[in-house]
Amino acid sequence: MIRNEDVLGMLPELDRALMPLERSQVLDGMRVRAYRKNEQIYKEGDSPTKMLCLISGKVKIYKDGVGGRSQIVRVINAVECFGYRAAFSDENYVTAAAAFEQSVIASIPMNLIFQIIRRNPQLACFFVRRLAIALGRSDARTVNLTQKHIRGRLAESILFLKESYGTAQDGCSLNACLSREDMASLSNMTTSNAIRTLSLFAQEKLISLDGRKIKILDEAALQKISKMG
Amino acid sequence: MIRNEDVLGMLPELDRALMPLERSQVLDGMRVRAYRKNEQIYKEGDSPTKMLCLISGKVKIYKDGVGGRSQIVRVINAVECFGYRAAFSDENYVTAAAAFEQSVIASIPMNLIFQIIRRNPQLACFFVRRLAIALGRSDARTVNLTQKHIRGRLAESILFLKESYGTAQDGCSLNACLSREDMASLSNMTTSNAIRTLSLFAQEKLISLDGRKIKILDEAALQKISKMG
DNA sequence: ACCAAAAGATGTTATTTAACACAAAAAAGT
DNA sequence: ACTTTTTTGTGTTAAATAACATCTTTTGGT
Repeated sequence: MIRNEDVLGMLPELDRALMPLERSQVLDGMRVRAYRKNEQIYKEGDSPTKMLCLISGKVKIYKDGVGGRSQIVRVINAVECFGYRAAFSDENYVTAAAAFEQSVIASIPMNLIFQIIRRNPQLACFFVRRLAIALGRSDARTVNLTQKHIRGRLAESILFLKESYGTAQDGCSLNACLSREDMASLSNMTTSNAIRTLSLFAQEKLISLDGRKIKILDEAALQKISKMG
Repeated sequence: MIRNEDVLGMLPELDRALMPLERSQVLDGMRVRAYRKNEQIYKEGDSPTKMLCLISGKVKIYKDGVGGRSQIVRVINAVECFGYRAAFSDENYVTAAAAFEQSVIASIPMNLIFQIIRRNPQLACFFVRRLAIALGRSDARTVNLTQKHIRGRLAESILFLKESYGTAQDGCSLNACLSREDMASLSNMTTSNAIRTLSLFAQEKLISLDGRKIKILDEAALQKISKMG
């Protein structure tokens, strides 16, 4: 069982920003719960009353678009905060979040965050920085998903997963094991095309496949395919 | 000629956040200059040393993607700050900015902003809010541009321009007069298809065209087309 | 006022990708 | 262990859109 104290220890950037009183308020308001694989954490339209911190596991942030087709806009890796954007812009969630795999998530009331942030510029700067990074990535993603062809988008997604979740000790087996459907919503294509293109990449010895496990065999070639579009 | 003092008056949200000393530092460091139509303000890779405030005119933030194809990721309307994201995430610009039309832009050194923000949570919260809004829009844009078909994307862009820049007194002539090429990079399509689809919309009496001037005739129908994809 | 260059318009073709159909394999429930 | 459901894999067809070619109109420069 994880204690609230431990959670803050895993978030040094956040922890350092807090004054002793604020810290104890945060510890006091914090709740921790586990989510099963594929369980939804919040959905579009929900009111963002809590900020979330992924303690362990993997999470996707996605939007259900035209015809229920789902598009993953961002992925979260432990230990990282998420689910605070909508609260700061005073909207309901415009995205949904779900666990790729069994995950443990801490939550802190946004009320408390608002209260602290009003007097604590360090905490505010923490969010400025996180949001600025996310916005840059989102803009890059917009262009990648719209301008690249299928092969480019899939290559990009594979590299994106490596960057986001890293690899096993061998340095090439992706830690993230997504379903073909999730690979498709990450790459903006149909599931059929994700399956087909993954097979092609495997045939071309760019990757190897073992169920959902993806091993990168020729990263330079993937980079090139991703870059060329 | 505009005085620095006037600029702050046009940015009440920013102005209110500043203490008297900070305010005078900002006024002192502020520079104002005019940009010609289509002039570039910054480009990808530039170092973000200044925050910018659009005093008058219209600005596009865009990325040059695969094969030099340009994609507008966001548009700026007067009076609004921009060009600060990259500085906050400690990167060089990953986008470029250019003036749609003759524009006047004030700049404030980011150094100064960093210095103030360290002690002034109100200013930090100003940026948190702006970034949170921009990130929500960017995520929505990703899905709109990737999942909708040409007609849906163009309808969406027309409504987006209305929302961003408003209309003339008649309530339906868009204030923004973009080239067909800009309409295309806003809607993620080729210039030919932007021209063609605009003509179709005009034939269908959804809009009327007079050179670059777009008049919305049937907003409900555009909403529907945009929503259906 | 003239010329050159850029922007706008339109038709045709080729390519890309989604949609569909179906089969095999794997996973989950009973 | 069996059935049902979900996921994965593959081929085919149809639709959407980019690419290209050509022409006209407009704009900007001198």
